[in-house]
Amino acid sequence: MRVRFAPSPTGALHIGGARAALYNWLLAQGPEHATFVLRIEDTDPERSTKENVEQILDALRWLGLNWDEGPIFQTNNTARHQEALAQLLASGHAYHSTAGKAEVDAYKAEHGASAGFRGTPEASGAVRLRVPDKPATSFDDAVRGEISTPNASMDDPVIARGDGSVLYNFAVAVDDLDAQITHVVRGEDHISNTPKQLLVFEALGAPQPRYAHLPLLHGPDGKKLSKRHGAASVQELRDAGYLPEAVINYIALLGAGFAPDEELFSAAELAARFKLESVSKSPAVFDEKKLRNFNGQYLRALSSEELTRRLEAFTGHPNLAPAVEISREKIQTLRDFWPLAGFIYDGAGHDPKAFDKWIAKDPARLASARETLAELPEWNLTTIEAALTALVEGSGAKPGQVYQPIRVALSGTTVSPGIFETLNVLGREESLKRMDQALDRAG
RNA sequence: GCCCCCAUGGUCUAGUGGCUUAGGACGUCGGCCUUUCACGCCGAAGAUCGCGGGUUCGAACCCCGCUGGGGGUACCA
Repeated sequence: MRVRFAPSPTGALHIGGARAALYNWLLAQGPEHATFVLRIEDTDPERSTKENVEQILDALRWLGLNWDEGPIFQTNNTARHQEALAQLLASGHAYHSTAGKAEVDAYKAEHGASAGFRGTPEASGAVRLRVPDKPATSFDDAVRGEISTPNASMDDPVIARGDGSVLYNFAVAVDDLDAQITHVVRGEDHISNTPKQLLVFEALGAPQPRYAHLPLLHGPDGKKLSKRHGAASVQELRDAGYLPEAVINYIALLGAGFAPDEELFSAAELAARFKLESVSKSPAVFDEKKLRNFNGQYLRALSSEELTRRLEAFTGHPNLAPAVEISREKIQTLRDFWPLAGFIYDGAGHDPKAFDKWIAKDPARLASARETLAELPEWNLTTIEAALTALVEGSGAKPGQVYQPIRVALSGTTVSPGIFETLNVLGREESLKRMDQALDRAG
C-alpha cells in the first residue's frame, strides 16, 4: 500500500488539509504499513510560493506527521509529463484544440445543457483528452462506495495549456502512476476530478489506484471552512497554544469514529484503529470548544517538567517551573498561562475595578493581612496557610474578604493561582512589597 | 443551468433489520467542592434518527421520491 498527501502551496496548511495528511499518515503507521509519499503540487506558478511550501512542511513537522518519500515537487516532473502527453497525442487519446469557453457554450446550446463538449482535432492549441464513448466512468470509493459519472455529460478535459504546460488533472494522474500510489485519500472536493484522472490512467493503459474521499470540514455557518472562521490553519492553532497531540486527536475524530464510547487516543492508538471504511460521509463542523477541552486533558496529563519545557518555549520566558506548578490545573491551553500567572514575573497589573472593590474601599483588610504575614517566622506554604486561616477565623470575615484583597495586591486582578501558593512562590519580600504598594496606592 | 456527494440532540460521533424506551464526548443548565478562576465529582435538559411513501411480523438501519445542505463545473490546484 502506497499513499500520498499532495497539497498545493497556495496558502498555509488548513485543518482540512491537516486531516487529509493525518489520515494518510495513520494508514502508514497502522497495520497496513503504507508508504507515505509527500508531493507538492506546484504547477500553478501564479499562486505557488516557496514560503507556503515551508509553512506546510513546518506544520506537518509540528504535528509529527512524518513522510517516507519526498517532498516531490510536481514541477520537477515536467519531462515525464511531456512524455506522457506526447504518448496520448500519438495514440489518439488526446488532441489539440483552440476551443475555449465560447465554443463549449455554443456546443451545449446545440447539443443540450448536459452534453459534454467534444472538440475537433486541430493543428495546434491546448490539449484535450478525448472522453471515451462509453456509458459511464465509475469507481468504488473506499468511503462512499460506487460513484458513477455518465461519460456523455463530461467535457473533453483540457490537460495541457496552449503553451504545452500540463494541467492539474493530468499531472496528478501521471505522478500518482509514477509514484505507484495505490490509494488516493483526499478531500471530497476532488470527487468530480476523479473521473477525469481515471480517464488519464485508462488512456495511458495503466492500472488505476483506489480512491477514498474524505468529507469536507465546515465552519459554524455550515459553509466550507475558511479563514473567516477563526483558527483555520495549523499555525494559528499552534499560536493559540494548542498541543499537537491534542490537535491530532481532535482532528482525527472530526470525520471518523474510532470507538463507541472513548475519544482520547494517542496517535499510535488512532493508527491501530483507523479504517478508511469507517470514515464518515458527511461534512463536520470544526468546534474549537471541544478542542479546548481535549487540549486541557492532554495538558494536565503532561509531567510538570514537560509542561514547563513547553510553556518556556511557547512564552519565550525561562525559569517558569514554580509558576507552572501552581497554575497547571487552571489552564486549558499554553496561551492561558501568561494571562493567569505572568504577574509573578511582570509584577502586579492594575485592574481599577478590582482595586476599588477589594482594596480602596477597605484598606484595613489588606493591612491586617499584611501584618499577619509580616510576622511569620518562616515563609512556606504551611505557615502561610495556617496564619491566614487563623486570621479569617479570628476576624469573623468571609474567606474571600481576606483573600481577595491579597490576590488583587499581588496580581492586580481577581483571578490568579491559589493565594497561599502564590504568596509562597513570590516569597516574603516580594509579597510584602506588592501589598505595601497597593496600600500606598489606596492612600 | 449541468454533473456529483451528503443528511442521528447546538457540535463531533456510535449504531449496518429485533439487544435501542437511540449509546458516548464537547457544549449548555443545576448542584457539590471552594480563597478567585479553573479542575474534579454528581445530576438534568436536549434527537418525532430531514420529510413522504414503500419492503418487512418488525427500519435510524433496505428501496423510491422529495426537500435541504455541500462540492465541482477554469488553458487553478
